[in-house]
Amino acid sequence: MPELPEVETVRRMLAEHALGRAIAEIRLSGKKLREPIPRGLAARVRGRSIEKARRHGKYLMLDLSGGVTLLSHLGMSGRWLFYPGDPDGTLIHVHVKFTFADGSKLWFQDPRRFGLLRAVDTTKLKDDPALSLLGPDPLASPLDGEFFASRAKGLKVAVKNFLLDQNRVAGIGNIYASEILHRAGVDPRRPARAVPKEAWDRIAKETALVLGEAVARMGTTFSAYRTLWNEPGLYGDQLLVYDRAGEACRRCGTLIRRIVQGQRSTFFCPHCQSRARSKTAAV
DNA sequence: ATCCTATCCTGTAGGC
DNA sequence: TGCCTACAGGATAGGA
Repeated sequence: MPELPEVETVRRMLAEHALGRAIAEIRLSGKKLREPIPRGLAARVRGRSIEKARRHGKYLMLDLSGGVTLLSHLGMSGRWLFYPGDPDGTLIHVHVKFTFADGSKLWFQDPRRFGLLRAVDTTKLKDDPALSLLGPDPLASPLDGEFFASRAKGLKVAVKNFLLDQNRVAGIGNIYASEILHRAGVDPRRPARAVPKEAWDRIAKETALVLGEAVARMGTTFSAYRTLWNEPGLYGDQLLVYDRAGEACRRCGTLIRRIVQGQRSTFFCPHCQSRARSKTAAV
C-alpha cells in the first residue's frame, strides 16, 4: 500500500506533531510482522523522546534521544496512527502501542503483517540490511535520465519491474510505477536496456513530478492507506491509469489495459505508451 | 549478477 | 445469505 508519497506524508505529520514527545509506555501484540518484534524493543525505547523523523524510500526512521532509531516499514497494510487523547472505537490488528508522557498515543496497525519495526543504533543505521542496499531516494536527490540509463544498461528486466526494484531507485511502488510510465509515454513491457535515453529523461522528470504531486495530496488511498490522522490520501483523483482497466485513457480515449508483470498488475494505455511514441532504440 | 517464482498474512469484492 | 476464488500499495529467499 504505502509508497514514497504515503510514507512521506506520515513522516511530515510525525515531524509536526510527535517530535519532543517522550515514550512512557510500550505495548506489543506479540504477533510476528515481517519478522518478530524483539521482546527487548520496549526496554530499548522506553523513556526516550522522538527527536527527528526521517525517510528513505518507503522506510521511516524515528531518531530517539540517546542514539536509538526506530526503523519502520508499512508493508502492504501498515498504518501509523496518532491520537492526542484516547482513540475512538476499537481497532483490531494493532501491534505496537506507544503512549507518550503527556498521554498522547502512537499506534502501529497492520492487518496483513508485512510491516517491519526494528530498534537500531543510530550510528549503525546505514549498515542495517534493510537500508544498506537501497538505491537513492528520488525526492532527496533528484535523478536525471543519465542516472536511469546508466543503471539500466544491459538489463533485460521490463522497465516497470526495474522501477519497482528498491535497490535501483527507492520509493516507487506499483501505483506510481504505472503512473510514471504512462506520463512518460513508455511501454511498461520494454526491457530496461531498450529504453532510449530521451525516454529515461521523461521518466526521471515524471518521477519527480508524480511523487511530488502525490505528496502534496497526502498520498493515494486505494484501500488501506491512511494518514497519521486516519484520513485517506487524495491523489486517487489524479490517477491516469492505475486501476482503470477498460476505461478510456484521459489523453487519447483508448481503453486502458491491465497486464500482469512479476505477479503484479500493470496498467497502461496501448496508444500513448507505444514503442513509436517512446522512440526506437538500438538493441 | 540477473531473473523469476513462491511465500508470508488478512480483508474484501465479485461470481454463483 | 453463504461459499469460493481472485486480488490487494511489499519484500525476500531460493533456484535457474
